[in-house]
Amino acid sequence: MAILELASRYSEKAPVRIKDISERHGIPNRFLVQILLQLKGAGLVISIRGASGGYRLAHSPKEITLGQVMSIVDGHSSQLHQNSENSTPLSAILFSTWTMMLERHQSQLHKITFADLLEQAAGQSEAMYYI
Amino acid sequence: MAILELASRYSEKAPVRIKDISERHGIPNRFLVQILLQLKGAGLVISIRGASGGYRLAHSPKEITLGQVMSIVDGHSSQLHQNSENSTPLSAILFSTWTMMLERHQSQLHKITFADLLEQAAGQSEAMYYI
DNA sequence: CAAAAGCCAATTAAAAATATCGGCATTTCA
DNA sequence: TGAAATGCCGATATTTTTAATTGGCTTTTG
Repeated sequence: MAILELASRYSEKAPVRIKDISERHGIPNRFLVQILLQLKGAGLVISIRGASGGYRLAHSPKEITLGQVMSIVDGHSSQLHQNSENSTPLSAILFSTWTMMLERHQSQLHKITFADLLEQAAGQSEAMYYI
Repeated sequence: MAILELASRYSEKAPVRIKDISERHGIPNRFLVQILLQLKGAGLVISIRGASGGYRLAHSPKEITLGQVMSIVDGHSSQLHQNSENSTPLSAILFSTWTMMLERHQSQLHKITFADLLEQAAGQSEAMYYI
């Protein structure tokens, strides 16, 4: 949500404050901080400190994908570890199949940019006028 | 794993005991019971009670997919619930996109039967001979 | 220099996944 | 016919993961 919000305000000159995002989407401020720090660590966003500081996307929404964000925020835990004991021939097959499916899913997520999502959002609100 | 094990022994006349599966794959017996009961409830396996009882697949491995099993075992928790409060236009887009991706992934899982997995396992062990 | 931001590390709480327990029910077979 | 080998059931406990909170620091602006 944070990245999507930042993407939607990519053209604004002033950085977006955490408080702003957290209030708008009902996300605890202190929780959002941690997530933004991760995203910043991965180079997806940049921060401006001090009063009138805030966050900003490091690249255009066209260059940031859902897959990127997910792998940053999910990242660590999603590398399921094959336990070398307890591994039977059958479990090995299951494991490799599962891994392949995950990779496919992730590659799909890498095809969706935040520009795509914004475009979709624009389409949605446009559709509203016809009702 | 339980279904895969049952699938691999589909042609055996005698039912497979829980204890057998749990020992072979290092799965706690009492835990496996609960899973098999769910699978039985969904009609995927049948059970034979009493001494020399056990479990058996209710259908051919060709007719059981990974998707089916996952939706039974995962089922309840995977229906992520859109919180009607805290939902902004942007979060609605994210939600619908995420749901779509999940559905795609699940439909992929529905294309993989346990017969496919067994075939793959056969291919694997065959490949071993060449080493 | 005070107010408004963001930064950081540690801890806590809540939720979900995994596992355990006690005791009952059914079937086989010696 | 009764003891052993199973599966059945509901409740509880433990572990892991995810989400949230806390305390206190640093940077920048006006």
